[in-house]
Amino acid sequence: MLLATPRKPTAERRQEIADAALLIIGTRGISALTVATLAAQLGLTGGALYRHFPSTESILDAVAARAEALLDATLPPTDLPPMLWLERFADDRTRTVGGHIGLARLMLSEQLAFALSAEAIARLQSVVERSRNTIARVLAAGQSDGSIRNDLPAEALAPIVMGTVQMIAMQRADQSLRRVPGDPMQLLKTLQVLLAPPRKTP
Amino acid sequence: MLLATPRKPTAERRQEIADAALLIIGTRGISALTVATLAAQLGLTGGALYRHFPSTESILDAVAARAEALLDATLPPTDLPPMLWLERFADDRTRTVGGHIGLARLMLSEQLAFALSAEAIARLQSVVERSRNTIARVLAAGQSDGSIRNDLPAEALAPIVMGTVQMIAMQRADQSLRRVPGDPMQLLKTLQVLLAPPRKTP
DNA sequence: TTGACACGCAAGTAAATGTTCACATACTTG
DNA sequence: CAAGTATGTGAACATTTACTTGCGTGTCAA
Repeated sequence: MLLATPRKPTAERRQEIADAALLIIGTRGISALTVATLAAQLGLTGGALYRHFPSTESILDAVAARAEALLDATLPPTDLPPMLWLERFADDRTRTVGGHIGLARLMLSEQLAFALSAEAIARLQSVVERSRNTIARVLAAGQSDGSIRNDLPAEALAPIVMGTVQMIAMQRADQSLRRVPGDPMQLLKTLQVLLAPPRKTP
Repeated sequence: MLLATPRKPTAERRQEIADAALLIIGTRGISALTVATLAAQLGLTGGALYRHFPSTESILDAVAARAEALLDATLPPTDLPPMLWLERFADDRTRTVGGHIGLARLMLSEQLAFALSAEAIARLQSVVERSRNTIARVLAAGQSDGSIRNDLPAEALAPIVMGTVQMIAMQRADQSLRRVPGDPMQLLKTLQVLLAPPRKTP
């Protein structure tokens, strides 16, 4: 018979599979992620997946690794000026999460052990921690050089930054799939004003 | 035979079933919500559920309605002073969401159609919208009476409030199930300082 | 006392899931 | 160009799991 399916080397396929899994998790939920749906998403049959992964659990591990890589890539170099760092981070991260809603769902699943293996959970937890710590460090640096208000501890500001970034990401995700409420980056501008050192009342 | 199971009227059982379903969604994910697990959670058998609901889909509808009721109950009377309103709202909502992690998961699922019926999705969407609108209205009121900074539009501040509240809720949920990072309400204090009118630099 | 109601128990039906395997085809390497 | 290796198909599989129904039994209220 004639194979209409393009064949690809394992290295490439593994990545494709992880991305497809992330897409399914994002659009249909993690409970919809099965051998059948995943294969269909890729235009393959179920058996083909076992050429690249030994089991479905290992696929989920690969998904977690992919998520980790995607999210870590949104942490700009820390030698940037703090305000600019925040701007770049917010833009990169919200763009990434907004484009892969599965990431948001995985980050939430991380809160509790689900279908994910201990290894996968550890991966996702480490990303969150790393993000929060980096943000706090950058905020502290900004407080030192005077670009960020210093009347509040950096550790207290960090979660607010994360919460806002998550909101922007949601808005982005909504925007690319639904109604369009407004400009996501306006939220960032607002956050920047809030973080700026207080100025004399006009 | 002797029935060890306490019998309860349908009205009461329906509520219990919805709460149990919410608990399962929170602790084990929506994919773990089945007739078997739900009945076991209640100390009943699967068939008993059909005395109170015609199908599993209708149970999910009831869950959505319950979630709506729980969340709406966290909106304080709007005639309170704005800053106090925010405080009460943050406390109530984070306590509620922190205690029913299923709520957080439902709110996220709401972003996309899952196992939920169109009716259930509409319910959850309306709660989110109502919350955001109420927050914006309260913020605007605070800007009018001078208790909240007016150098930023209320519509821009509202999502930041929501994001922070969500962060506090997560922290609360984590706290009641895991390690304890810090005091959740410190985040609220921080937010209040950010929202306060800018004061003269010391 | 009687009827409606809540539940247990057991079974049936149906579907879906992860996995394997023999076979076919493409790609690569010598 | 020949041969071996890698990738994919298709069909099964064994198992699990799900939702739903019916009948008997005990309880509670009228």
